[in-house]
Amino acid sequence: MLSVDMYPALNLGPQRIGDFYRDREAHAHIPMLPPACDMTQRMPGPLSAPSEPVSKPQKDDVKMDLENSALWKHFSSVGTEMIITKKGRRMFPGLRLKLSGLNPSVRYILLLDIVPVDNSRYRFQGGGWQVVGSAEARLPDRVFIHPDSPATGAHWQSRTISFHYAKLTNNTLDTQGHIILHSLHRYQPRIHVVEARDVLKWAGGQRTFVFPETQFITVTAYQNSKITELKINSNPFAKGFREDGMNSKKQRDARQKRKISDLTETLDTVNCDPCDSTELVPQHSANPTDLQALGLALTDHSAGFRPEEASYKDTLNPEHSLALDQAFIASQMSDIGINLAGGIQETSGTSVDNSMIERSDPLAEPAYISSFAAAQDNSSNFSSVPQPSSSFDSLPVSTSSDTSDPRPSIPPMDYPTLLSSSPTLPATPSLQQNSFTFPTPPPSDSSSSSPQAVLSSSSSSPSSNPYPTIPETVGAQTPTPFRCQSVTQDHMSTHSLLTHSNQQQLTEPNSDRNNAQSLWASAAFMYPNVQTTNQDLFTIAAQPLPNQYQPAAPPLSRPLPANSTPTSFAFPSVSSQIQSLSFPGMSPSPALHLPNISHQAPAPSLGATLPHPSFPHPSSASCSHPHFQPSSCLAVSSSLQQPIPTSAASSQPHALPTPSASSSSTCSYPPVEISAIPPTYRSELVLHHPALLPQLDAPLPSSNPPAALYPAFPSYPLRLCQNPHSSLSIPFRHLYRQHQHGHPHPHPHPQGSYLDMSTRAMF
DNA sequence: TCTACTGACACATTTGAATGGG
DNA sequence: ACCCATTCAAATGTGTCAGTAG
Repeated sequence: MLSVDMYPALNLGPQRIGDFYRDREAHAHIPMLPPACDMTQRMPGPLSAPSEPVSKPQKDDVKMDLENSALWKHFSSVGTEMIITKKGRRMFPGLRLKLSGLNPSVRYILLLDIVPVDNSRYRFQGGGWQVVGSAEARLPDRVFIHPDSPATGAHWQSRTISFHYAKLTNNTLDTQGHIILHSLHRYQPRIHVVEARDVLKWAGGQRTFVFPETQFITVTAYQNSKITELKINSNPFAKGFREDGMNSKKQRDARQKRKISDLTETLDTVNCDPCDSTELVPQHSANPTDLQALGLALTDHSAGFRPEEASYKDTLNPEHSLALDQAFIASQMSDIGINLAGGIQETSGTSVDNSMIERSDPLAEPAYISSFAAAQDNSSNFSSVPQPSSSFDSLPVSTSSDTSDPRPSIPPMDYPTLLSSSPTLPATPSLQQNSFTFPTPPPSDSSSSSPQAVLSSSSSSPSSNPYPTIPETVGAQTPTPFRCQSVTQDHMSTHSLLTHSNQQQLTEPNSDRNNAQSLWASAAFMYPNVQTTNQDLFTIAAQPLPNQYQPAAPPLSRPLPANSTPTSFAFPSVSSQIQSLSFPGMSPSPALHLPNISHQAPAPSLGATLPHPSFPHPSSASCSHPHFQPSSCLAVSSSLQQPIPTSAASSQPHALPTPSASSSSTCSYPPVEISAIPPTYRSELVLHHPALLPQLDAPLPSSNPPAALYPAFPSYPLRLCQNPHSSLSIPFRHLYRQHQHGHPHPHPHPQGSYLDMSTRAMF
């Protein structure tokens, strides 16, 4: 609610960040380009982009680290897959972040959105992912707002930030605010840090952080068995499926056998056939354990049938279990070319299980220490392809012994080293190889009374805390008084902000791309024809009071494209105070009309705005091993996120590697195509929380932004919907901004029904 | 027939209420 | 009466698998 207006700013449009990869130091992403490494010097085109106050990047030192970068890279080395279900599925690994450089006294909002990496649909074939066609029409973008938002910089910096509550769904009609994605598509999560001074006012810039290693392909069922194994061994919720779990393959087989045996016995009893039951009945009927053993024997040919072993297996002590896990994990790691030996040895004598499994947290991924340096082959599942020359030739380039998959189109893990290959990225020390360790959980974590908090973990004591920081982020609802106020004020500010932002956006000529070389934007690459303009979207200060709405600003110089893509934003939680708020007299389903929120321009000519496909691919060498790919974070000031000039793009290797280039990398995914994201991007902005509805809706002054402000561009009514799941432990406020195709005002009342989401017939 | 998706299933974890002891 | 620890059950998060639809 804080500022719906800011949302548009987030709608940067698809960015070709998939192949971006910027090395960084082990513990420090370099979200924001160091002042010393002024990208502008490397960015083609005008360097004066940030000259304008509104878009002027803040030269603060906001940094965001991906705490569980190592885990992400492990998955990425195999090809991260994310299950999406109709009801919504959490991401694993989750995004665990550390923020620094924020103004402790200023409030910030953290947002998560997930954008397509390319315009392709994938299929898992021959042990790798291949492009099998073009992507489906992009679904409405939804943004997940961290439950703590807004919170002060001190708050964000004092703990690990987790977005584990975010869920992914393939239900295009999802009404729970989950992030809607297409199956078998490749996506890239983005984290936005939006300054919300005075709760309602956008007083600063927006920072967008992208961690290439967090790319993933959505699936409804795991395709790559290695991913399954990694998940089982990393996610506590899947513990039951581990080797020693009761739901393991062996155990399941045993149960299956047992069932068969029972059935057989029954049949035998009924049939009175002594011949068939004589040997079987005594074993399984007498002792279930024996049955399991039988099952194990049947499934494990190498072991043979040993009832005592079976029972022992069932009662494995922790140490034994750990040993098994270690062996298992080691085998798995070897499969993916990751040498866990170091990590295992570092786990305080416990085992990988401790570091990688036991400490794993559904919310907080295991903070095992991995050394990518030891990685031998990250592309086990993918055929190795000729490694293009790169600045990292000297580095151990994975020549992937696993060439079983000849498909060149299935590149192994590829995190294009932005720095290495991109002239625009400064070659910082971060390029150096590094071991990935996890920041020690903030004191606040340990202070938490929750079990997880008690089990604080750190790189130094990985096994001590399975749930290091979750309590912080999860439990920290941090309901803030402001929210109540925001409820009463936001609608106004929001509207005005939106208006303003839109105007700002609209007023920005395409020529703004020339400013793409801004310091902050250097790392960000707008998707095709993204005319963004995000820079100004957040610059409009909301009026403190609803009634104080003031027309924004500058009239639109040009209309937004009708097919621009609105972005939806989900408000994860609302303080209990707000939830309890009642707004008598408010319409049950008010909607806030947010004209022209969408700022995303269509991508008619991707080639024009996107880096040319043929541009040099980042050094494969650096990409071949996660080890050489420090968890990079692409930080971009929203205000500066602009499309990269064609010329610039073409010269930006890191922006969009060519398929061939990708194939040469270790990316688990096929090369990202430089195709444009379907111009049909649609965003929704729906406010779920009931408490917010009235506020957003009602007060909207009839004198909303003059129609003139939104000339030929259809408006995107903000549809407010009462959260059907207000009982959730963490109330979610979801904002969806729905784009009305060619129908600026499909409803007599600007406030449409939330159910109108179904109107997205275009999908 | 193949591929992708769905829902039921079993297991593990998390969470909060209930209970009992100090 | 209060606090704390333990126990229990429900809710939730997992991957698996059989069935289904296109």
